[in-house]
Amino acid sequence: MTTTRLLRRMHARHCLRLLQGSQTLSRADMARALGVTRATIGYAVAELTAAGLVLETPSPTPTRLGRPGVALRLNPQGALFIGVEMDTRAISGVLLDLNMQVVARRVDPTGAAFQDPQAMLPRLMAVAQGLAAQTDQARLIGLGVAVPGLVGRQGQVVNAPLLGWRNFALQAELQRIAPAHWQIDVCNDAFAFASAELAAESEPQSLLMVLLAEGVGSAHLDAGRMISGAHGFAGELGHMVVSVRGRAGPLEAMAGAAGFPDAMGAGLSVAQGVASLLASLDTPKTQAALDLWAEALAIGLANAAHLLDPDRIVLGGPLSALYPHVAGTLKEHLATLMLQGHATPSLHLARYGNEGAAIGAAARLRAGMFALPDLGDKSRKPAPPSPLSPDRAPCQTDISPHPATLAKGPIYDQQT
Amino acid sequence: MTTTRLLRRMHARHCLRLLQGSQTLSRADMARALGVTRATIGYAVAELTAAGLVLETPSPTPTRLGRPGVALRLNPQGALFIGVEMDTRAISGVLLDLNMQVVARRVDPTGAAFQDPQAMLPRLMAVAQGLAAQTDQARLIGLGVAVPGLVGRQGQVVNAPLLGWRNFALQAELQRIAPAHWQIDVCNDAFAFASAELAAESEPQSLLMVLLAEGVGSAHLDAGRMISGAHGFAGELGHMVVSVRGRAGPLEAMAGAAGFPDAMGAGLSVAQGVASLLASLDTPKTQAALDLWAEALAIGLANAAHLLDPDRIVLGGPLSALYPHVAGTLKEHLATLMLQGHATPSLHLARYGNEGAAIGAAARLRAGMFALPDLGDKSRKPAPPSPLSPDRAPCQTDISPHPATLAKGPIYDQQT
DNA sequence: CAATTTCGTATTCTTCGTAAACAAACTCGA
DNA sequence: TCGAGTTTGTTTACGAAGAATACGAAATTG
Repeated sequence: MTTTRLLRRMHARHCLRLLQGSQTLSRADMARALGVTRATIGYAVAELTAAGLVLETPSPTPTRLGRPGVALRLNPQGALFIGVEMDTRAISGVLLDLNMQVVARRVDPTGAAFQDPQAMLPRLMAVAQGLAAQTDQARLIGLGVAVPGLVGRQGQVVNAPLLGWRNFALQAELQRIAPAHWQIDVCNDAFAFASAELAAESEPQSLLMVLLAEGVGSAHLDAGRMISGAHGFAGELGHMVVSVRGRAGPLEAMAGAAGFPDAMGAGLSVAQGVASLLASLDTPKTQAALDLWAEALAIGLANAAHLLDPDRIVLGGPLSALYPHVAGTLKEHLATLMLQGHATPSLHLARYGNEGAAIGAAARLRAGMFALPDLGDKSRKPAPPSPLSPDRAPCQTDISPHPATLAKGPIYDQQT
Repeated sequence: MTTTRLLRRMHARHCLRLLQGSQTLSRADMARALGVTRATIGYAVAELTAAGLVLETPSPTPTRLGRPGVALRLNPQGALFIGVEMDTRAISGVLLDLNMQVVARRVDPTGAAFQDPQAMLPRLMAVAQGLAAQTDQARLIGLGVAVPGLVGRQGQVVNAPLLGWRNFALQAELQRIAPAHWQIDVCNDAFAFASAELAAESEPQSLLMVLLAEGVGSAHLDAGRMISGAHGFAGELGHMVVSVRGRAGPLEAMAGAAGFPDAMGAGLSVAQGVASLLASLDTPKTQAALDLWAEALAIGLANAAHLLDPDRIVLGGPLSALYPHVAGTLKEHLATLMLQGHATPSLHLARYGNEGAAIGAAARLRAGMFALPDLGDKSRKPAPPSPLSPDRAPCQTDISPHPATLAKGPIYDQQT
């Protein structure tokens, strides 16, 4: 297989990226942006339209001198992606299109955590198949799954204390039972959340995503690239040891759900606890708890920001609903802690609320459609035939070490 | 300028990378490794030998069946790089070759810190020119400078408290006064140190470099890529707030030179303080100080490791000489703190001792010789003519915010 | 309506990678 | 010792991709 073929592919991908950034462009626009001839773009666009990824729209370009270019845009239905979030209480799936729009949803309320992962597989696939049924199979790229816990580079769940899973090769299992042409990707929920945020921006960002749920997870994008670490375990901000008002411990214990022991009753979901907190906002007790929470969170964020220097910090997860009520305090704490000429990152709420993880899981597959072909990639031996095939799933490789964590229920450890 | 030209260039770079990894390869070896024809490699190698970057060596390949391939290797003298470290007490420069060997050294003992950066420029250039004089000008790629402090993406020194510099556009100044064909790169000293470590490895690593000097700096490589952050300020591990034995504060205050207040007398260099500590290793006082130091450092490292999941942690800087005497304790602490199934990163001393920053500053330029041409790069307009030109300096862009730090001497702030 | 500008495509040319062929250099076995 | 077999590096013919140029189409401007 010739290498020159990759040039075409590269130009096509560049065109897709440009179209993702601006709604509508003419061939000439893209030629100027990429510094190649209009003819070259013509070929690339022809391939993309043939693949159904790009459409010509009648939308007229703003009136200028000369012959108007024909406006091109992404075909939202050109490629579709299923994203599923494995939560403690439900399996929630979305069907995402090329424009990051949710086309369909589907939820299976599992009710409780701690179920054997093997037993959950069919239910996960049922959600995915339900979504897949609503679309053209040929346009369906694959299935992304977000799991709360440590996920290795090959999509194996190394340790998910909230689910009670250990050493479960979820991605491999799914690859086995899913339709062969589906691309499968399993990743950490914070990674997924960050991927959603990244996909929504056209500029490559440097951002820190913090997922405030029962635990505190994080994911970091540097110049638009996910930092995954040697084993894929990067982003365990919750296990950072911090000291707040003399009490030292993991951030999770103070800034996670455990930081509100009174509100988070046994058997209650985090969302319910947050609701009760929001209902009692004017009580001194809640205020005191929120103050402490903000302080702990600020220390954790400042520590991470010194290390990573993000542009923006994005808060997600159920607890992030509390953020608007401590925004002032939190920003103040953060600014105080960030001395040293370090620019203080801005704080935001996650763009996608509850669905962030599911959308992000799908967005990771979507990113593959825009990835430039890696010319040094040795994996091009199978020679992907259609231009509709994404370039490498964003997460791979490596082995899994031994886990050792406290969970509150039965543990399903598949390592024997 | 044609895009197809980039293919040749890419193949050439791939060949260089392969040769960097293994000492000697034949054309056929490289063809197999890259999955292209021997003919293609033949052309690429011809270009590289013409550029003087690759040599045929008489070294016989281990006897095998068939005609033996001619062994190719990098020409160490094919490209040379100057690296300079700006320290509080000296300007130390090295001349580095393609094989990461130091060909020449040159030091200007400035004696004391806090000198006007404008006054230091000629002395820096004198060191560089002295090294440049010892080599073929045409083979000299450029000058890299490592500075202890915050350095922006355009090589501007935003805040270097140890030098008393603020907002000094060092890279721009050097570009103005240095020979036009020199590539100039200014970066943080920890970044430089990490670059040296990276260049010495053939595999892309995920490592955390920690520079233990007066302050505590760090740099992180994820899959072989430097994490620089939004403004280039990533890696301020020293400003992470940690709590050790009930005392909370920035890591720097406990794990930096300030962690040994008794040994680090006024006017003494950190190296001298370390020497006195090493001389009094058997005193209980020193032991207690070392214990506390190890504990503080372990907490900082564990926090960073949870966030970044590095394979290896590499310790450098003068204080790292103390590491062998606390290695056991430190590793133990670290293993204890790294629960959660997170693989505990291994600990190492930096490969290059005192010269690490200078070597690394040069290594950053060297990395440009092996960088794959960015096919999406718009900066290819000037159309680099010779295959000897490196691809993009590793550090660029962005603006500088306001600094605010305590320094012990005069401040030279160029922002007015 | 003519001149001008810009767009998209068609044509021709150059460059590059591949496949196939070939000579060179070496090992192995008779 | 010598020929068969193998591997290497280069050469030649061919196909594929981008660039340069040209050309017709479609709009604005005067």
